[in-house]
Amino acid sequence: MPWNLDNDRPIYMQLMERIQQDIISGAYQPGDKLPSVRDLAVEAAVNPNTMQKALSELERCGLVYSQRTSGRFITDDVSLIREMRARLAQEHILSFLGQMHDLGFSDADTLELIQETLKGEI
Amino acid sequence: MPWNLDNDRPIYMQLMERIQQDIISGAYQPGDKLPSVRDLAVEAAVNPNTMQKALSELERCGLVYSQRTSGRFITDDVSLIREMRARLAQEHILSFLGQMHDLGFSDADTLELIQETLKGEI
DNA sequence: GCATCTGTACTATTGATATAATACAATAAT
DNA sequence: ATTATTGTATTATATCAATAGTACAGATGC
Repeated sequence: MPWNLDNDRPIYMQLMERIQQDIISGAYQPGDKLPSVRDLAVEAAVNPNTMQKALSELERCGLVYSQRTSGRFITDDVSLIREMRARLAQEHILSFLGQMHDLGFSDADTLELIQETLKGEI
Repeated sequence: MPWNLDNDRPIYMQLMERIQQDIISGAYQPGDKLPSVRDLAVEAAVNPNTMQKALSELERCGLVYSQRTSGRFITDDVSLIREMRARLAQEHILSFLGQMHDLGFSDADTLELIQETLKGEI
């Protein structure tokens, strides 16, 4: 699973979002031990410092916590994860509808376009 | 109409996208004369060089063209604008569905969530 | 005990972005 | 004709992101 980083946004943010998604989608389970900073950095083909920054940021959100010498772990707060999932989904929806609106598509237009897209992908 | 720039991505890109949207949504009509680089920079509260870079990039896409001393104009190629609108819409849809999928929502889930969101906003 | 692994901290360097301050040539406006 | 406006180009500076390299303290595994 490649990390698919692009150069348009700070890499540490993309790392954050990627790990956040893995937590929220269940790829990482609550309480799971994360690979070490160094291993994650190798896996993402990124400098350890950059990965360190991403993980520190995730710690500020409460999604992971670190134990000084034994490693980093996913939070056990299941409701935090659930709420974050719902919040992110809402943010994506509103941002998406806003973008489409900026292109001149009404909400009804947008809904129709999505349905067409999904039909064509079966 | 504030330009609503954030610090998470290069400003010149955000300027590009904003102007591109104004062209595609019809706020700027084909053949319209754009304000000067300097005026646009003032309006966006941005350095003239940054605005210049954004406009140069838009020129590479063919959305605007410049006449050395009389100013910059929106392309007259209506079909180019139309195609770009459709392309951007598709890109937004696919990217959005991808993001929702990464959060663990199926296409059906996503469609349902959007409909709920729209219901709640009437 | 000793080597290894952990997170963390620090310095230095490079490249990109944004800004500031000019400058110039060609046209438009007066 | 003169002035103002246009896009464009240049140089310099400051900041941030990313990288490289190194170091240290506290556990863990043997």
